[in-house]
This record gives sequence, C-alpha cells and structure tokens, in this order.
Amino acid sequence: MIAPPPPALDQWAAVRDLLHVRGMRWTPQRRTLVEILAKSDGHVTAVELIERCRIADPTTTASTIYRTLEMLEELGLVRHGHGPEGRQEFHVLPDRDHGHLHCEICGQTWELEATEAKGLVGALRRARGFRVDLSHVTIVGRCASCVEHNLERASTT
Amino acid sequence: MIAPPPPALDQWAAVRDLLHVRGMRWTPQRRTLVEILAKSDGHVTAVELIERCRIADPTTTASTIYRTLEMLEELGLVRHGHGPEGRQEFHVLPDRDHGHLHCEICGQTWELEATEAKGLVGALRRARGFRVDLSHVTIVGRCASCVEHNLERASTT
DNA sequence: CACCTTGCTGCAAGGGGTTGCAAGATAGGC
DNA sequence: GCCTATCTTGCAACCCCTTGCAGCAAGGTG
Repeated sequence: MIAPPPPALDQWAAVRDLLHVRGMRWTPQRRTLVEILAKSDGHVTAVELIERCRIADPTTTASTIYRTLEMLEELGLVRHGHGPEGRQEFHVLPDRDHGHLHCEICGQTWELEATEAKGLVGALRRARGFRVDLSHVTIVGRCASCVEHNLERASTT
Repeated sequence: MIAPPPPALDQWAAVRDLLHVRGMRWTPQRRTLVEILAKSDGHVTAVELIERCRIADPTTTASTIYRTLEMLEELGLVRHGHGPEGRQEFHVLPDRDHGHLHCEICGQTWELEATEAKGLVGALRRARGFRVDLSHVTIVGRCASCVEHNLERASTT
C-alpha cells in the first residue's frame, strides 16, 4: 500500500543500459526518439514520431526512425500494429496486451481489451492451435454513434 | 436437386450492364481486369492483379487498376482488406463474409469464418454497439505448426 | 455517320515505408 | 587522449498506393 509501481520513466532511462549490454550504441538519434517516446502516451503513428523528432532535431531522417523503432520493438519497449489504412501505429510501453477497434465512418479508434477478445482468442487456440497476437489486431466496422446517425460508408475504407 | 446455383461467371457477364445502368463506361481496361478477376479465386493482392493484367495488356497502368477495383468494390463485386504488412488484398465475389488469420512466422493465411468470430462480433455489438466488418479483419498470430516447431518470431512483423 | 457530353485513362508527382551501401560515429582497448 | 572495430547513419533508390489534371474515347443523339 506504500510503494507505487515504478514510473515508466525508469524503463526509458534504462534503455541505454539495455543497448550497452547487447553491444549496441547509444546515439543522439536514438536518444531523441526515446525522449519523444517517453513523452508519448498510447498510440502514435510513425509519421507523427518523425515529425516530433524533427522538431527536436531537424536533421532527423525517416529511415533511422523506422530502424530505431524496429530495434525498440525487439527490446519490447514499443509494439507496432497496422491501422485501418495499413499504416503503422506504435503503442508505447505496452503493459496490457490489447487490440484496436476502428470505425470506418468517423475514423475514431478505441482499445480492445484482452478480456473482450478472450472468447475469440480461446476459440482459435482450441480449434486451430492458433495463438493470437492481440496487439496486431485491428477490428474495423461502424461505431454505435455512426450506426445511430445512419451514416453511410465514406469514400475511404 | 437439378439446377446448380448459377455459376459466378454470370455475375461477371453482368458487370457491363451494371455499369451502363449507372452511366459508367465499359472500357477495354475494365474489361481486362474483370476477365482477370473472373479467373481468380479467393484472395489476390493488387500487385498480382496488375501483373496479370499486364500480361493481357502490357500498357496497363497501376492507377487505373486501383481505381477500377475501387469501383468494383462499390458494386460489391470485390472486397478489399489489409494483409499483415498493410498491403491490400482483394476477395473476389465475397459470398460469405469472412475475415483472415495470418501466421506471422510462416506467412500463411487462412479464412476466418463468421461462425468462429460470432462471439466477438456479438460481444462488441452488445457492449459497444459496434458493428464489425469482418471482411476487413486480419487476426495475426502464430499458427499451430509454427508453435509446435517452436519457431521464433522472424524479422518481419 | 458525325457530334458532343461526360466519364475514364495515363502521366507525373507525392506520401508512407523499406533497403543497400558507403561514410561516419560510438565506445572499448591501449 | 588516440585508435580501431563495428554498429549506425544518411542518402538514394525503390515499392505500394493515391491524386490532380489534361487529353481521350464511350456511347447516346440527331
């Protein structure tokens, strides 16, 4: 009841050591991205990250960001999924495993908790031995409010 | 017990009339793509379609194919989804609504029948009023055989 | 059959994302 | 503090896909 769980910041501070242990290097570019990520919550697209990094350092190049994100994913610090248009989205420090719900009319996105998907995940595991990677799942459809207002499918899907 | 259901071909033959009715035109480029689609089963990527069309007509351009596919989707003759890499995949003549299961290790894809997803679809509808568009869903994970052989996540995700 | 309206095509350019490679920088050893 | 092995970066090029636009052609009309 006394000590709160260690703040996420600690995990980011430890990134440098995580890299060192593996013989990887701590470069200004990586530091910039890690700092941006530490300030980000929830979901960010790769393009957003590139833009934010360019504010901190205008010389930022996209390929470096993509490669660094890939590396951070291997360390388990971020997790990427594909949004409705197939664009990459990153979840920072994915503590709870979750998927996404996306409305194809209004474009909003919600998190899909593991408990909600439990049925499907369990069924696929039992019936096919298939292990679902929830963080990679985006369920597309129409949200309650768009259904209610009887909005039709927009141009983009 | 006598008459089999009308072959899919009939639907393709009718495309021309479908277009006429809407004041749209029946062009050689559209005819080529429709012929290719009539010969295709299951899932095809956009790139595959472009390649096949170029065999029939080397002057085929990608933008025309993408625009024609979009049009055919509005007519309900194809349906597109996003594969694991975010690339577009098309289902031809989607009679049964289904999603996809994709193994991130071996890259294989299976169909996810509506019955299997019923639980999730129903739960989301009850809890959130969210109507799932199954054809747009790709569930990523590891298939039984890859789990069994203890294969680790490959480079690509 | 020639004409005209309007939908369609092809091009070129741009955006998101990936990759090969040569040049550059980290960090360990001396 | 310098040197070097090797990991990273930045560049350029490429792939998939989308879009604006000018010119073309389908197909209805007289």
